[in-house]
Amino acid sequence: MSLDVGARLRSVRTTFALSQRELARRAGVTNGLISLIEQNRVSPSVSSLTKVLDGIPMSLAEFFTLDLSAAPQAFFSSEELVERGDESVSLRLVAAQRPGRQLTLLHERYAAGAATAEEMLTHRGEQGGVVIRGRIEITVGAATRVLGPGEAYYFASQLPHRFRNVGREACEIISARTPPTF
Amino acid sequence: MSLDVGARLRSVRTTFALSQRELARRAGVTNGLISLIEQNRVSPSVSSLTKVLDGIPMSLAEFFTLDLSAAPQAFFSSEELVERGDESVSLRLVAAQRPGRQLTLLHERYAAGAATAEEMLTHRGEQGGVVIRGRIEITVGAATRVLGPGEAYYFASQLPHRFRNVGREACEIISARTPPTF
DNA sequence: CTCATACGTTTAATATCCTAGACGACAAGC
DNA sequence: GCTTGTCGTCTAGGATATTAAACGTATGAG
Repeated sequence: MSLDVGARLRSVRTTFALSQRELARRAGVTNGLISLIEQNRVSPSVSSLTKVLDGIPMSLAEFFTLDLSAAPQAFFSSEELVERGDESVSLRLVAAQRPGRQLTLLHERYAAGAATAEEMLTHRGEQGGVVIRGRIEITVGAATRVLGPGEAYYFASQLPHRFRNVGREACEIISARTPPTF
Repeated sequence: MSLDVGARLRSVRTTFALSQRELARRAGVTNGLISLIEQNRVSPSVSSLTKVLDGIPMSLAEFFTLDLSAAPQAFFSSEELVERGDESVSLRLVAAQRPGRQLTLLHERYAAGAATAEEMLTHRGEQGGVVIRGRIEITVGAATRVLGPGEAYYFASQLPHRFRNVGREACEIISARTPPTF
């Protein structure tokens, strides 16, 4: 972890769109102190750093746990979405699987007649989704059901499951799942 | 969080079966300083606390994260208020928040001109979503962007954020987030 | 242009931290 | 008893953090 408390504070402050003076006002310290800390010209006492972080607000634990290297992208246009799959089944990854990510968000598209696989899938984690267009037949364990727009599902991924588009038009689903933890 | 850095340090030091002098020797500080810190008669600078913890050894993040089991969920009230929904903003809970659930899946609908709140929201976890209809202005930290159908977002919920429908028609989003139980 | 406001930085004076060293208390060994 | 050792605590003084107020720059309004 970076010992650079100054850069860390500056990063946090600017991320929260605060000026040195505004943060100083909220924290009950002077703007000069914040300037000095951010330049690493002083090493703040825990008490003063606590006051500063209270103005954000953020705990010491969060502050020191922060991963500065991760400058995460927050917005994704259609072109930026990673696309996988073939003609029949495509998955657009909203947030690509990265270490630290706790969610995987997908925009799934099933062509007419398409299915995930012949056999049933089973893996760890949980998943859910909402149908936004078309109709899809979902089998989870012993149960099978056809869902239309606005309808949703949620189940533990270790239950054997399969998706199949039984309609005539393409089916689109927005889904989310927990990352594969092994 | 417990501001009692002194008790925290004493607890850690005794857990590692170190005397004040022995820890001071390893850390390159004086035993008197450790005594004063443990009595909360001074608030150590980050630099000296770092030196002390290096003698254990332990990182600042670990030190401040220690035994925070009593972490209250205080920050989630505003979020829960929004979740009830009114005329302008409605959230359909696809997967209700239950113990054990790892995902919360939402179908959000913002009427024209609707917004989550005046102030920015900030809480733990991560969240992402895909716009399926309309246009929405999303502010995350210092960045603001308008997203349309097919576009997406993903960010750590701790960053201050706000959603606002700046268009004329209703906007719908499928979103997922990690549970606020942390 | 001039004024006003906001930004981050710097400086002199003050408050606080930190060190070096001494203190009393307790225990073990001779 | 007297030593020898280690424990945590305390105090004076030098080192450092922090304040209050000024500085220089940039930007927008009249």
